[in-house]
Amino acid sequence: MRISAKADYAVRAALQLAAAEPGGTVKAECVAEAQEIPHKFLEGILNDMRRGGLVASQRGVNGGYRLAKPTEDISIADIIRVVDGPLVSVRGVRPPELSYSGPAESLLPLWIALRVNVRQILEGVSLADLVSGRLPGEVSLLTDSPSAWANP
Amino acid sequence: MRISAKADYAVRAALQLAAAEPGGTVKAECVAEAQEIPHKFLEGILNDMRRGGLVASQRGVNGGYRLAKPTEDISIADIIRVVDGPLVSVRGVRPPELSYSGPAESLLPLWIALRVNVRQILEGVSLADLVSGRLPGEVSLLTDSPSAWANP
DNA sequence: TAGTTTTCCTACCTGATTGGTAGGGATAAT
DNA sequence: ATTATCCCTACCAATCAGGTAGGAAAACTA
Repeated sequence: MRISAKADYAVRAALQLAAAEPGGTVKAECVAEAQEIPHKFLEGILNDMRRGGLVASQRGVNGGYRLAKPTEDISIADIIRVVDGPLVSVRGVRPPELSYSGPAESLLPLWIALRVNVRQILEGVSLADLVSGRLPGEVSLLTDSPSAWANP
Repeated sequence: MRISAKADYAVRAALQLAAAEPGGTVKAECVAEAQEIPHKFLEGILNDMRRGGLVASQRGVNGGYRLAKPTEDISIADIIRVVDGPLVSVRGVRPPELSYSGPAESLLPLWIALRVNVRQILEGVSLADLVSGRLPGEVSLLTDSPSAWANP
């Protein structure tokens, strides 16, 4: 269960746009510098996000990127799906397409439950939540225990 | 967020062992056949699980594999960690080792929350739960809604 | 002791994915 | 016309995923 560099970069770039003045545009180069992301690599990611309808772009001298929707209307799940495809997969296929037999039969509901859980977090948190630093209650509850921060 | 073939196979193999007569051993070949897993590939996985202390093996004529612990004491998280390493990582590193700056600062708590959530599911379900077909209440609750089974 | 059956170990392989880089074309403003 | 920016295509090296092959080591059986 790994979050790819692409997804991580995409979210950080989106946050950088979200934090900028509303209405204004930000150059890819600036985002790259602010978040220490390789510039050309980031360009590709921003392009994916544009095709996915998350950001809008402007070419030319005072060009750059801006979010295509209000920050509250873009969830982290939206971003990850746009750059990396389905949130959760097993052997590359999405849980509902799986089929198990014998003692493994109830493995399917387990993967489904896992996916629901991941969705709840990633769909439930918006760019607005992150830039404000206030995660939704049920999410920030999860980070309370010290064990949440410990490696096993 | 993908579950690898290795992890999927490992859990299914463990379930097959869990479903066998307690005390008896099962040959890799039988597990492979029952779950349609490539035999030699499975051998490697069972070996990982042996080194990880999850299964025990016996060579020779009536040899095979059996679980090294009671089925209630082996969680799905245990299995995945043994074959694939850390449950959740971002760009290959575990969340607590990350550091973000500027508007991305509260991204870290988000990944932490995500990891806690994944842990709750995968550490909270044992082989015993799966072979009995009864998932813990809080897990099976998640699979109730029809939307849980729908692709986005 | 010889033979059989199983696990165990090492090495290898192919294709896809990840995380980039390079160079230049299209477009918008000055 | 120039400049600044996005946009597009192609390429690349390293790693990983998923799997195969062959045989050595151990345990039992006759």
